[in-house]
Amino acid sequence: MPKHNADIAVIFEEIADLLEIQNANPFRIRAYRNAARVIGELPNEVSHLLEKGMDLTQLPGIGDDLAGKIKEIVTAGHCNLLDRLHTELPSAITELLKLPGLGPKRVKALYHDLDVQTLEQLHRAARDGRIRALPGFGEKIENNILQAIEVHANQAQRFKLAIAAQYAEALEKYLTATPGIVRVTVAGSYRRMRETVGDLDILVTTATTATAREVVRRFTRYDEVIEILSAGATRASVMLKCGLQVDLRVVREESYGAALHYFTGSKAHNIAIRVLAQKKGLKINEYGVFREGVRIAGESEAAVYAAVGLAYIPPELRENHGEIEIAKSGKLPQLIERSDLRGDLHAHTKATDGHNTLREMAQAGLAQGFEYLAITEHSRRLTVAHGLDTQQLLKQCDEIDQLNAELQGITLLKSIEVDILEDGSLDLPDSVLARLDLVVAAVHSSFNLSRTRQTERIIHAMQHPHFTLLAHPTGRLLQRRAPYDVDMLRIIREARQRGCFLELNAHPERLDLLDTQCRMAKEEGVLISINSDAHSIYDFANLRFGIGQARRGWLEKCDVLNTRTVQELRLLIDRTM
DNA sequence: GCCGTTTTCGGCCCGACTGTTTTCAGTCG
Repeated sequence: MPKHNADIAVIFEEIADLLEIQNANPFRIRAYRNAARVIGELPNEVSHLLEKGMDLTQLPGIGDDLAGKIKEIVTAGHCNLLDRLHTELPSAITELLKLPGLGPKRVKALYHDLDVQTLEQLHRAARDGRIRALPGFGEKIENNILQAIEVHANQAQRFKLAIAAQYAEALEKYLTATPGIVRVTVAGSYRRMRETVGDLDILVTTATTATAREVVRRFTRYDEVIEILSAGATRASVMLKCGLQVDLRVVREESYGAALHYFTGSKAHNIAIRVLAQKKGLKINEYGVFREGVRIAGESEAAVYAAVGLAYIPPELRENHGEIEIAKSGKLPQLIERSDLRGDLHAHTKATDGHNTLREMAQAGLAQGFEYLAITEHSRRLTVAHGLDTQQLLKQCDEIDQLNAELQGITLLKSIEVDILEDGSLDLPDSVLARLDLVVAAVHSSFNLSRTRQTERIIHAMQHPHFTLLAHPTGRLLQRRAPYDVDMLRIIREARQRGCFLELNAHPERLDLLDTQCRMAKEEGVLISINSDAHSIYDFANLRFGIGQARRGWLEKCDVLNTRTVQELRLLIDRTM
């Protein structure tokens, strides 16, 4: 059976876990964890790279040994090292490591002294009071283990960015009201605009150290807090009622930049920056950059980067995906901003499953600063959304023409979100598609076709003479539906050939294209349209999440279709027709 | 196990909080 990147990453993570319990060389362990991350984040399947004869040692952190193990996993379907480790330690034991408070040392002791291998056995040992008797353990740890097992049963999960944003903004506002604080910044993966976040990391700066304790106290008394996980002089962790963990860190204002850098991550990026600093004889911690104990920077992130000889790297790029090397050469992209968008090419009205009229959507679009807004109802096939047939669409076209004659400052574009049928044909006749300004097309059915058939289906649709833009290209719904299996590189290259475009759908549940695929499209020279997929006038606010995703995909203003004026847009679209 | 205009061998990010201990190991981010 062929192994996917995620499978390889899981195997390397398990090897790292087991090696850690065996007290192996920590740097060897890190090499496996690092490799798991590198492989897990690759945009292309390793099995395909191998077929093309790529040398895997070209990948960062992959040497001869790990390249060999990857090949072994892809071709043989398993890894000898892991098989051997399983003869020495039970595989269920790695589950124990996932409990907060249990690391390799304690898991090892529990296994050796109490023969605890599973969560079940751990639960029993804790209830029987056998854990507190172990050297280095005690009553508190035993209680914490009992609690952790209960929480684990409820599965702490990641939160969609838009949901986390609601909690983050409320908490930010609450903390800002603390007397004596200078500023509150939400850092972590939230600031890096990851599509989901595991927790919130909040940085507070104060003018005096004395205020720090007051901030921690106010934080732990926040109304939504259900449990205080830890609380010290300068940091604290709490669990909110909704199950979201929030970590707080308080530093003096002079350390703002260093602390923000440290607290924003990613971990891989931070480690790489610190290694770079080390080579220059510098030390970076959350308080600043130091040379032989003397502080030389730390007040701003820009100063931290400058100290190690780098241009400022925007948070969305901080994944150790090559941004550091490019920052050295000063050739970082000038990332797209919300204000660069001149329009939106995907929106619905009451005519199908939207909530507002054409006029209301136009006015809301104008308020967003748009010069144009494409009205893209569903087509007849999508009956659940009351998709339009030919007559209904032609009627809407007339209404748009009339409204456009009256509107000032914004143009409604006649369009459709037409279904791509299973055979790759479009759900409406050419004659009506020809009347539109542009044709947005999307897959809404038959998600489970084979990779080849799904890819052929979409490519066939793209070859249609009126096709303009592929909406939500992978079809995934965050935490609900996996992306359908397609060869995205082939689709992107077809788009390049045809001169058509791909969407980055900004809906918080979609964020589709994915960040790595945006970068792929950019490298292949295919323009992306960042669209709201608005079903009401309020949904335009979601564009900020699309912008975040686009920035994570290294997109600049010039890489985005709807930064163009309406005239430029029409020229680009005409080229596809 | 990886990696190299300091190195092919000897390095590998850094500090806060907890709980069990009487000075620190383990865990976490």
